[in-house]
Amino acid sequence: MATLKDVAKLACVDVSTVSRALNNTSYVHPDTKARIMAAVKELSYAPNVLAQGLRQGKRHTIGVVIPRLYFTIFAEIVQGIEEEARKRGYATLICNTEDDPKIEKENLNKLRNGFIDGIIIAGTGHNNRILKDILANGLAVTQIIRKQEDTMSSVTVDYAKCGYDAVIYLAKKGCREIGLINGPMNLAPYRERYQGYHKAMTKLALRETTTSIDAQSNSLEYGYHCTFEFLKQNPNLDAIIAAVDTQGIGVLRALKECRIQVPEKMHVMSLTGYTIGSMLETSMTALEMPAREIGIQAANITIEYIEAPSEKKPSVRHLVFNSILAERESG
Amino acid sequence: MATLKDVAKLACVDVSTVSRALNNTSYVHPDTKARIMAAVKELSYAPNVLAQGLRQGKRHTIGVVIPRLYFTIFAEIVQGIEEEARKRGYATLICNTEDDPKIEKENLNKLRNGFIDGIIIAGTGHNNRILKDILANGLAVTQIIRKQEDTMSSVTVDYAKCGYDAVIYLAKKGCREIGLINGPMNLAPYRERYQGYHKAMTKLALRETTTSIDAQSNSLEYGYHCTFEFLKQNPNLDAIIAAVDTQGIGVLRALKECRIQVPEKMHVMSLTGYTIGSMLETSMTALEMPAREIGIQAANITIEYIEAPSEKKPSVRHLVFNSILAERESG
DNA sequence: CTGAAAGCGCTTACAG
DNA sequence: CTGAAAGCGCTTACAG
Repeated sequence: MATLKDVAKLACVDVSTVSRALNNTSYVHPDTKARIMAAVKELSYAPNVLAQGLRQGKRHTIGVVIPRLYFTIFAEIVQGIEEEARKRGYATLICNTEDDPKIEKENLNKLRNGFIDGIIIAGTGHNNRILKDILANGLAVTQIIRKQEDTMSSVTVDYAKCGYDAVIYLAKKGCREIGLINGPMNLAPYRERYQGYHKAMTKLALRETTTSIDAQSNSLEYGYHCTFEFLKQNPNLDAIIAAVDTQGIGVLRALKECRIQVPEKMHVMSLTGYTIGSMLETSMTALEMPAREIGIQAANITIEYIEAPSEKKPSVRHLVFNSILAERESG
Repeated sequence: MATLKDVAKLACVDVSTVSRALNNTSYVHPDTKARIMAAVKELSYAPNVLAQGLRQGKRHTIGVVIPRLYFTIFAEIVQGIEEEARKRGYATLICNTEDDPKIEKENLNKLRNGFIDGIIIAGTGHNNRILKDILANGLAVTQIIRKQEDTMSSVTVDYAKCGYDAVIYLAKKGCREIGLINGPMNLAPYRERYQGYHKAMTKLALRETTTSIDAQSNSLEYGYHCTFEFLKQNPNLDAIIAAVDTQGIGVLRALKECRIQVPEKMHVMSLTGYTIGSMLETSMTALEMPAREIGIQAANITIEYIEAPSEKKPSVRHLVFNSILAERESG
């Protein structure tokens, strides 16, 4: 790999001049510049980002810390982050935590030391102290999907509204016994979905049906098992709301095995729609979140913070998106 | 952030001694070491990886270049890579190319300059010259899923066998008119699947049914549209093989809309099973590939290459996994 | 067993 | 308009 020095030698100038020419950081004589560019081309020189980063105290890299990619909305959000980050000259470093606070802590500690300028995280909530410390050290921290702390910027969705709207929608369809398959209540998205559900059910004076199976909740299997649990618990159930599509797919499978017709005997809807919803054998009614857009905005907020001079960093911002109802066959 | 210098000052030794103590690179007096460790702890010092990388010419980072994460088997493969890389002290940098050779080229050129020690790639095939150049420059390059070049290590699946086995399996079930929904033939996985399909169809003296719709092939929609195309083309069709699960889900949807019963009137199977296969309303028979394992092995091969001394780099290796038949309702 | 010095590849005041 | 020098935070021969 050619270095600045090699280019300088070939162009018969000092390395500092090459640096200036390449970064347009001060006027360089056109002839000199041409010579330099020719040398750059001949040696196919490209700057060493490590050296640049070390020198400038910036690495043009964002760390993305999420529970997992496989079969989650995070895969789509990450693509949005990636896309926007690349446009603005940033690389993206992805870490899966499997929602394990220990793995998350490890990742955070590794990232914070010189790897990155900022972090975008959907966290477990167990490492907020570290995150605040990272922020205090001058790095950018943006929360996505899960807002754990008011003191750090976030991009989320109005989950309570999702839960509320879903109940109202189903009630209008004539449903009276509406179950909610949810997830860990210590995570805002689940807690708030329940709050919305609870509010609507109370308003309509309906009886709640919820589960408390303890398991990896964002999964096909969880939706599947909860359905059987529900049917035992409340034989009159006429609607199931799943927090995420993955669960909803499991629900549809379980209902099929029980020969319960959707939507005739049971309405099903998801509060986190993916593209897959429209392609299922029974296409799924869902509140769809603008996942790619969430990623793009998170990248934007993060990069703006990074690039602001340290004396006037932008203040904390909380962006909240709304989901959009996609009415389909299941509900 | 504390630096080596800060630690050295606090412990009253030279920075070089601190470095040696921390890296166990030569004997340091126990007392000195204790003092150093105390200082490290007090300042919560952690090394700056950029400086380490610059100095050592290593960055303990692997670049992963893939078409996309969302709803593809790559999300699971990447988790395998991530997992293994983290275990061995490597970070992972993920780049989506959307199968666009231009984006791929951009990513490759960015990555090669100091960002990474090695690349794991499922490439478009249009930037093989760059890849070979990267390899020639001493970096590790490992191909996954798509083997484009014999001269670079690879981890793949025996796709031809998948295509062949699927046909034999369906023929045994009594199918005679078997269609194949595939993808771009310039990519090995699709080309070889077709070869296997072709071989089996020829052997059984059956008529081939294939599509040539030009579109983003690895998608729900592609499977959906191809199904309608197939039914027009060959009304006697009694089986559809989809190259990937995503397509297969689209197939099931299309068949449902046409009121064609699966598997009674039409067998459906996928050559790239995901976990979702078992949870569909009509669960899908599939050849499932060990995605996580593929990721782990790719990371292994890459890291071994990186860590080998430059005079004896391991020779090119081609790992080929076999898929496993999961028999379900659809076929 | 430990210190002083050089250097990885850059950028950026400081001169002129 | 351009060069010489310092320095980012480390590691590693070279002495002693």
